[in-house]
Amino acid sequence: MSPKCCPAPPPIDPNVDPDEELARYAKALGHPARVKILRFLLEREDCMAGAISGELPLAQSTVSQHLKVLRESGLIHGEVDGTRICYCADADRIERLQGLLDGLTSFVQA
Amino acid sequence: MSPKCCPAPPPIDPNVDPDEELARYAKALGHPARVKILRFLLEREDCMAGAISGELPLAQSTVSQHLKVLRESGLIHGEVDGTRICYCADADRIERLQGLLDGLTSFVQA
DNA sequence: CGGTTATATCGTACTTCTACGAAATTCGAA
DNA sequence: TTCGAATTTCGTAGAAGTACGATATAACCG
Repeated sequence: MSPKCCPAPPPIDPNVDPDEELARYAKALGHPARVKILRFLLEREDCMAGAISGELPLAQSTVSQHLKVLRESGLIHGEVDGTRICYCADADRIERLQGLLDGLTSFVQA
Repeated sequence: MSPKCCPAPPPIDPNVDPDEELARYAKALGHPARVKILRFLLEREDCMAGAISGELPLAQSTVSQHLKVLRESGLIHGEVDGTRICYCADADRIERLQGLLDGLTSFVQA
C-alpha cells in the first residue's frame, strides 16, 4: 500500500485515440529531466517532494514545471502533505504506456 | 529478410545516458502523426513511401518533416528506390525503446 | 532532351517548450 | 499574528516544434 500520497488513480478517458494517448505519454517523457524525475520516483517507490530539485541541475521553478507536465500526463501525481508536496509515479499509467507501445508492434511476427 | 529498404542498422551510440536515449525516442513519438506513421510502417512490415502522406490529413511537406524526425531518432529509416523512398520501422530500435522503458520500472516490485 | 513524378528542403508564421528569477501561496512554528 | 520554508505561478526571453505553400532535386519515361 502506498504512503499518504498516490491517491485515487486519475481517470483514463476511454474516448481517446490510442495513438494520441501514446503520443501524450511519449511527449511527457520526451525530455531527459522528466525521464530522470520519473526514474527517481520509481526507484524510491515512496513519494518525494522537492528532493527532486536537488537531484537535477535545474532551477527549482523549472523542475516544478517539469513536474507539472508529468502530472498533466498522468504519469505521476502529487498530494499536499503539510508544506510539502508528495509526488509519486503512477504505475498503472506507466503500464498503460508500455501496453500501448506493445500494441504498436503486435503485428510484427517475431 | 527485409525488402530492398531497411539497410544496415543505424549505429547505437554506447556513450549516451539511457535517460537521454529514452527521452530522444519518446520525443520522436511525442506527436500523434508520428505514432500513426510508425504504426503504419509496422503494420505492413514492408516498406512504404509517400503512401503515408495519403493516410494523414497533413500536407506532404509536413509528413516529410515528421518522417525526418522519426528517421533522426533511428526509429525508422528509408532507402531510395528509384523515384520513391522506401521507409520502414526499425524493429531493433523499437525493442530498445521498450527495453529502456522496462528498465525504468524494473525496480518496482510487482 | 524535356516532362512528369516522388520526395526533400526552404522560407515563413505561429505556437509551444525550456529555463530563469521574482512574486504569490500555503502551511506550520514561534 | 508574524516568520520561514516548500512550492507553485507569473513574466519573459530565446529555442524548438508544427504546418503550409513554393521551390529544389533526382530519377524515370517519352
